[in-house]
Amino acid sequence: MGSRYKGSTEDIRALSAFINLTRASESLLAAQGRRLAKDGLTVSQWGVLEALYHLGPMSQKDLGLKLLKSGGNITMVVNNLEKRSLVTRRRVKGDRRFVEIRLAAKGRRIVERTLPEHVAGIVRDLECLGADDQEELRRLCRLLGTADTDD
Amino acid sequence: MGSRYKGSTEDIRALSAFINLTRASESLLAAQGRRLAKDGLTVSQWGVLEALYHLGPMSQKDLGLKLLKSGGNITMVVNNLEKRSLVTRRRVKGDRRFVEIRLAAKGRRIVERTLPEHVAGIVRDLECLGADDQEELRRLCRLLGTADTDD
DNA sequence: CCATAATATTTTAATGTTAAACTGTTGGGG
DNA sequence: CCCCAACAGTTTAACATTAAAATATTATGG
Repeated sequence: MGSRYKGSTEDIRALSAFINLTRASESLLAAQGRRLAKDGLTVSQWGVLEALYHLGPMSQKDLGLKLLKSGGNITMVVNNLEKRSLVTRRRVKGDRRFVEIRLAAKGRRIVERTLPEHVAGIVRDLECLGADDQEELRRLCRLLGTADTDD
Repeated sequence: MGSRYKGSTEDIRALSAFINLTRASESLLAAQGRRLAKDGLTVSQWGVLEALYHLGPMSQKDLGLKLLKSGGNITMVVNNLEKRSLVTRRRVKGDRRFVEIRLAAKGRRIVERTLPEHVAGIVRDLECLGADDQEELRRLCRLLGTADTDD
């Protein structure tokens, strides 16, 4: 909603919060994307690699739940990672409907090499807020998220 | 960044704020997308229609600046709106490099018919925060946005 | 045991998104 | 006046994203 909407005070308040929230999110994601691009990765690819690194091998279904993405999307992102030998696919023995995705050695090396700098980038981007404001921002955003709000 | 990252307190604080911010934004945008889909529109298409409605005709360049999107992207979104006769394209007389995009009658009718319900949807989504928290959220997000933070 | 519902993944069609290359158009300096 | 920087827009290639249809596998009720 643009800045010129004529509505009640309540409308303006909610729309302003909405606009600034989405802009801030896009701004931070764009910055992360620029940093990841230097390592030849997209934000989505990084999300998959990082989930596998911290949580271990899992099915595409679980990746979709973790990253809040559709099944078809996970198939596509994993395809691109698999082409570059960053992850491996394997049909699960017990239940052949599932595919287990696992970090390949090359993928693990990339995560371990680049994780510190990507964390540092996010810390830097949020530095313009003090510690208290960061925690306040987290509190407010958690109230908005319907999905499991992670940590 | 996932929930299991082991880092300093500062790292955890920034990563938690980042994750919850992007999740909240995705959640709100997804909700708006579902409402818009009932009118056969996407979030991007709505952004263009709404900008033209509130600010009047403008070039694709200006649309891109307003919506923070690339030129190629604006070309695509405007193409899809033009196909459905919701906007019109016209080369500017004085400087033929520019294309002026204008709301067509059909596009204007859609905006006027659906704007109230889409505003109401956002107000409803943000209702779980009180007025003070909405303004606090806006304040914090404005500190993060590098771009012009609109209203 | 078997038909069928449920589940996980893949595919398809449509849209969005960017960067980079390309096409016109304009304006300015030599 | 003309060449060329700069600029607006389009195109292309690659990736992302979803819903919906299609495939393959498993679980379940009769």
